[in-house]
Parts: sequence; structure tokens; C-alpha cells
Amino acid sequence: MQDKITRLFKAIADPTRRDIFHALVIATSALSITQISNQFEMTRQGITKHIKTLEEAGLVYIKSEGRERFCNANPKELQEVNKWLKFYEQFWDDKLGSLGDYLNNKV
Amino acid sequence: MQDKITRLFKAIADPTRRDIFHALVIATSALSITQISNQFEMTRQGITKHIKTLEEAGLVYIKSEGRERFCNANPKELQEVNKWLKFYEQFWDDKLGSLGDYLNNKV
DNA sequence: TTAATACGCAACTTTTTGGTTGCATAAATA
DNA sequence: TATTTATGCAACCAAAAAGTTGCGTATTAA
Repeated sequence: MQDKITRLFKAIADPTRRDIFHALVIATSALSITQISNQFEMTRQGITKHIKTLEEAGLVYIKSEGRERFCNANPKELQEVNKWLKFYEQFWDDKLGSLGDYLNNKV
Repeated sequence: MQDKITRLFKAIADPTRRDIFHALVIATSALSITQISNQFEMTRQGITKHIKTLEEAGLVYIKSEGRERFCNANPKELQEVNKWLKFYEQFWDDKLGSLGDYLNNKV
């Protein structure tokens, strides 16, 4: 498909997936597919697709128990986004000054 | 179309757009559409589309001079992504402990 | 003034994405 | 055992995204 960071960015680029992820993060226990689906006005199959995308991005992991599949959020994966951001953080305030620092570090 | 943060996430979810943005950030001066296009194996019109997406996300702004359009990066806009991340940062290390803090602050 | 350059816009194609319905199956319950 | 429940998978559909070609136009250079 595509590289890891792109998968991650695409996963969080969808509002529904951000909502699902958020629900899982603040949940006090793992939620089954059906439990998640009940919180959204969308078919279970639609939700399943989104969860698969989140899983492939590493943002969600799943533990099967009997006929149920319990989903957990893995917020740690967002550290990758943070890493990506870090580089640009130096350019937030004064672009030219920070660019100088960046170039100096490169030498 | 869609909300601001979704536009922003979608803009950076595309590898080519991240590359364009990166090129603009590290450029020592504003780059024209043609100058940017020359750095990519894609038609100028294709690049123009991507730049428009970046512009609508607030990541790039454009200054017209004669027949040329000079593009600048606006990395500051990424602070919005950073804000979004901040909330989840508390869940990175120990999920349950941080959740407790979150819930307590909510009361 | 003529020619080249830098660009926007519109139309079109292909691929991806977001969502659906329908059906099969394994596990739990009556 | 019969039935309900939880789910996956495949097929399908519509809309959005990614990219192209072609053309018109304004600005600059010869």
C-alpha cells in the first residue's frame, strides 16, 4: 500500500475515525465492534472498515474473546506524528533564524 | 467542504503534499509554481492542485508578482495538529493513570 | 510587435475512499 | 437442538481525490 506515516496520517484524516479513536482512548475498558457501532449512525460493517484502517495504522489493536472482538486504542502510535511535527516546530516562530540553526546543524 | 482540522490532516496525509510543504519550509526564498513543479515528476497542473489544497489548509500562502505566483510555507498552522495531539499525549505512557487525571479535571 | 513564459481553468480519466446490502459462520443462549 | 448474537467477507455504489491533456490569457522578453 503506502508508507507507515502516510497510513497514520490518512487514518486520522477522517473525522469518523478520529471519533472512534477518541471513544476508545477515553473508554474505561475495551469496546467490542458492536458496542462501538452503537455509538455511531453508521452500519456495523462501515465501522468495521474504519477500525481496520485504524488497526493498520497501529492506532488500535484488537483482542478476540469468543465471538467478540475487543478494541483498544494505542495512543502511543501518535508519537510518530509528534516526531514528524518536531522538525517543523523550529520554524513556527521565526522562520529565518530557525532555518539558520537547521542549516548549521546539518554542517 | 469539511472542517478546518480535517482539511489540515487531509492536506498532510498526501506524501507529495508533504514533500512540497517540506521543500517550501526549507527554501531560503519563496518559490514559484514552476520552480516547485520542476522538483517533481508531475505536471505543473498537478502540482498546482496540491498547492491549492495546502493553501486551503492554511499551510501555504501565495504572493503574486507579475505573472508569477510565489509560494511560502506557513508552518505555524501545524500548531493546530500539535494542539490535537496534546490531548492524547497524556495517554502515551500509562493509560489508566492519565485517564484518571483527565476525568478528575472534567469534574 | 512577436514570441516565449507563467499561469488558471475546465474537462476528462482512473483510483481511492466511505459507505451500503447481503450472506455465511462461529459462539452463546434458550 | 434451535435460535439469537457477533462478526467477517464480498460485491456493489457513489463521491472524492489524484492526475492528465488542452486551451486561453496575461506578462515579460526579443
